[in-house]
Amino acid sequence: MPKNPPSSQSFPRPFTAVDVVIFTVIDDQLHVLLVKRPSGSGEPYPGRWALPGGYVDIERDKDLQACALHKLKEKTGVVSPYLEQLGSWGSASRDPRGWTATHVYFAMLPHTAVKPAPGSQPGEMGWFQVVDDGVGQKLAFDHDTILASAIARLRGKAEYTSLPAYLLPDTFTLSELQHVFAVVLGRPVDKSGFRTRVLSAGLVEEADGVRTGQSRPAQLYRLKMPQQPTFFPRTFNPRKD
Amino acid sequence: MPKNPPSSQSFPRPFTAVDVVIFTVIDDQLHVLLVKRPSGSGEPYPGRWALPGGYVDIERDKDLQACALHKLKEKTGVVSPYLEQLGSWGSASRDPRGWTATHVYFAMLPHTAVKPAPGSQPGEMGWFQVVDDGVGQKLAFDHDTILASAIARLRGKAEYTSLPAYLLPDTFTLSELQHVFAVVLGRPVDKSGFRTRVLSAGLVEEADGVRTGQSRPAQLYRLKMPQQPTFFPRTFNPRKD
DNA sequence: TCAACTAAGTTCTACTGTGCAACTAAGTTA
DNA sequence: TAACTTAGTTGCACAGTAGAACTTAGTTGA
Repeated sequence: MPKNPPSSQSFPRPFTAVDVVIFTVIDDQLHVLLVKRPSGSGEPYPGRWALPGGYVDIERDKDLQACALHKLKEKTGVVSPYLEQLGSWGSASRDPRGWTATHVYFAMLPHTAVKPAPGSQPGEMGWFQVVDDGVGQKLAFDHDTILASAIARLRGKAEYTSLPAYLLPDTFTLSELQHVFAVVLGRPVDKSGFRTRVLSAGLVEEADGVRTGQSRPAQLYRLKMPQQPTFFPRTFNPRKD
Repeated sequence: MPKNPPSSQSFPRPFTAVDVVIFTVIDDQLHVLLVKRPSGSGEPYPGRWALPGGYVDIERDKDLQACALHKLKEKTGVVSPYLEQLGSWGSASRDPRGWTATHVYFAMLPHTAVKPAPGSQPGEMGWFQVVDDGVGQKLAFDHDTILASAIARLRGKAEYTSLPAYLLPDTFTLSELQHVFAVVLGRPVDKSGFRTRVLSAGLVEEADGVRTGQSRPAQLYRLKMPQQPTFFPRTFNPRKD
């Protein structure tokens, strides 16, 4: 640790940034929000897609989470999403402008909650389908690595927590919940086992009303404790491959 | 995100630090390594105990993990421990010297691997027993919160991963492995269930030799994949409370 | 009007990994 | 050599899930 001459701390400091990996489900597929890098001179990775984020503003942002929430609201209009820390990436080489550390957050939204950002150009921002461990193209900075890490975290936690539930609106049917797990996991989920798993864990409670459609109406439910995900006592464990 | 005038980036930057929560087991109890804050003028929290860490040195540290490893080696002499990111804490108020973000790592060591740091005064550094969610005293900065988070992570992951295994030396008996789980979890662990859990997960392989003592010799084992913890298909689920 | 269709929700059986208790095995100690 | 101690095994119970088949409750179309 560099010794600090009293009251100075004048040694060089890295840049501090915050990025947000924002997941949603569109047309039964997992998607992630990306923004296009500006193409001004001196800008790194001009025109490339990147995770939404930017430098911490020490005047505006009182802490890292506030900074992440600000960026999320700026891009999606969403004010109270599910948000957790993913990790941080910092090195001398990841940004040509200098030693930079970014604090990465991880958000999950129902697509219905997203309002297109006012004053932003179409084409500057977009939802990209998640395929395997990325979006099928190289991103700016080390954002491929970060995105892959976020996808792995989401899929991993879907095996033993209720995390994918945050991709749904406030009320939903158990079939919809089952379906969003299947979308995240990339494989079918058994109906009967899933229902007892969810109900006996106390994850949800009945909401008023039913979802009507082409067949038997389905009971609506809501999360009993929306603040934090529920842990199941076992992972999924399908017999066949 | 503050607009960067091309080639300048002259806006104020937060401080960037790295701290390390280092766990070990001493005398059948979980311990954490703390260092005493210096008492020079201008130093925050003089004389208080804190997590080992310090500012990132952009000349010396090529990335965050290298910085964490450097601090770990500096304090313990250990060069290849189990190390994972815990999270990051950053705000305007957590350090009186200014807006600071710290990247916190989480290390686990066998106590036998620790060499007292050369050139450090005794009393400047110490192993503190973990009781409940801390060490029984207030620490510098927000290090109480960080430590509590690290303890929760360790105990939580001990329920469904092999994480506590990193508190043991390279070879160990299954009884020693069971015991270190019991120490971390703070409750007894069943022998038979634990053995089948560990063996059928392929966590360990037989090593040469046995541990002899006052009774029947015990087979030595080593981790089959020391690089990363193993996930078990279920959490522990003892019947009685 | 009602048979066909569809998706919701239930029931039954099997199976896996674990908890628990009792047991056997292999060494040391008095 | 009997008593003691800890390693390691065995047998049974049990909870939570997987899978398939079933019932229920609505819509749709001839």
